[in-house]
Amino acid sequence: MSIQHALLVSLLERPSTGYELANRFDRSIGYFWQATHQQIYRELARMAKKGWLRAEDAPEGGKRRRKIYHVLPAGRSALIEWVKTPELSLESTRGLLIKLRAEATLGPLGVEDELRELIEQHEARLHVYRNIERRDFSGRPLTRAQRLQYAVLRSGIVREESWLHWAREVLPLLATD
Amino acid sequence: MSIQHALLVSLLERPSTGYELANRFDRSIGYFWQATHQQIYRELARMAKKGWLRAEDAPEGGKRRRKIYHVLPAGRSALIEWVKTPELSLESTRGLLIKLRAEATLGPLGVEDELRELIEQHEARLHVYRNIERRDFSGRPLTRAQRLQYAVLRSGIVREESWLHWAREVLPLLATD
DNA sequence: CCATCCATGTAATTCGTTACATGATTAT
DNA sequence: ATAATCATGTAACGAATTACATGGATGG
Repeated sequence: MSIQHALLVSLLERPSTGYELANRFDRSIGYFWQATHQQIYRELARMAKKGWLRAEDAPEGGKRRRKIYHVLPAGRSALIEWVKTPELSLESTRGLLIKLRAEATLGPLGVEDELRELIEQHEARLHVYRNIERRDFSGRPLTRAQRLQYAVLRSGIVREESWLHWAREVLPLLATD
Repeated sequence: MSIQHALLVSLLERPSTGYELANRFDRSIGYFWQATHQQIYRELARMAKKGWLRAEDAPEGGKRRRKIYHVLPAGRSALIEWVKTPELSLESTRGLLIKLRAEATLGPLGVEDELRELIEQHEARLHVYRNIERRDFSGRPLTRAQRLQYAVLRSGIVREESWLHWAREVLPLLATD
């Protein structure tokens, strides 16, 4: 569902055609999420149907058909409501980044609390990994096979650690004062 | 398609029932990939149909129906072929981890080259991010909105850096000598 | 004039998720 | 007894991927 919210944020920043969104999918969101043009056209059509967007048919002098999508108040409200609703699964990082982006354009909406709780969950997962590391891969020489298995676990540890590092940097930016 | 390969690796390590695979999905693969039991049963059935797996009907004394899946030579070959075929998209990290796991059980299969090329691609992407950082977010005080936008970019930078750090640690483990 | 880019879409297939359903075994 | 766990599946739906298709505008 949150591809729609990603598109709403992009369109709030700048009304665009589907094609433009497909190419950049916003310079920021594209850093961690790419969507195909079919996905984007589908979701734009759905949001237009729901009354979240207005499609301005703008052949601007020329005859090339292009629709510039603008966010309507209903879309804006839907986005704000979504940002305010915490998602607390470990897989909600993508959504969180979109929420940050939304806070950048819409002002403080309470993402701080969600981030705080996500940090706790990632810490817990890191601890689980660390325990497996201690139990299975420390204190004795490892075979080639074991070193490779360890490398897979390491990828999880490194991912969690760097995410936590990032999240703790971001937290003070969200402080509402 | 590579959920099948993930299952093949798990089953090579230990023949199991679908239920068992669904719960652990291998202690290692589950760190970065979770699959539902429906997905797993579906893929197991498909692979059995293709002749990659043999389903040993083993009610082991009791009457509870359970199928223990074993990898057949055709499945093993298919896995080896997949591991040997480089995927060079930036989104192929999941697959790469499964390939590492496969190398752990099957011996050197040339994943080193694939990793080397992936490192180059991630380095290139990191450079792109670094350039945006320099151009848009350095050398002047930032507004709250800009700091949040920067945080989103930072998440990409941190992710790439930590991945590269991990990958460079893994590379020597794959050296075939 | 021809290639590339801009721009939008339909259709088919596959994949992932959720709900529903069944039944045996084990632990309390 | 009965609740939890083991174990396997079907069905429906929605999402994502890929292929196919069209046509105007722009640049060389």
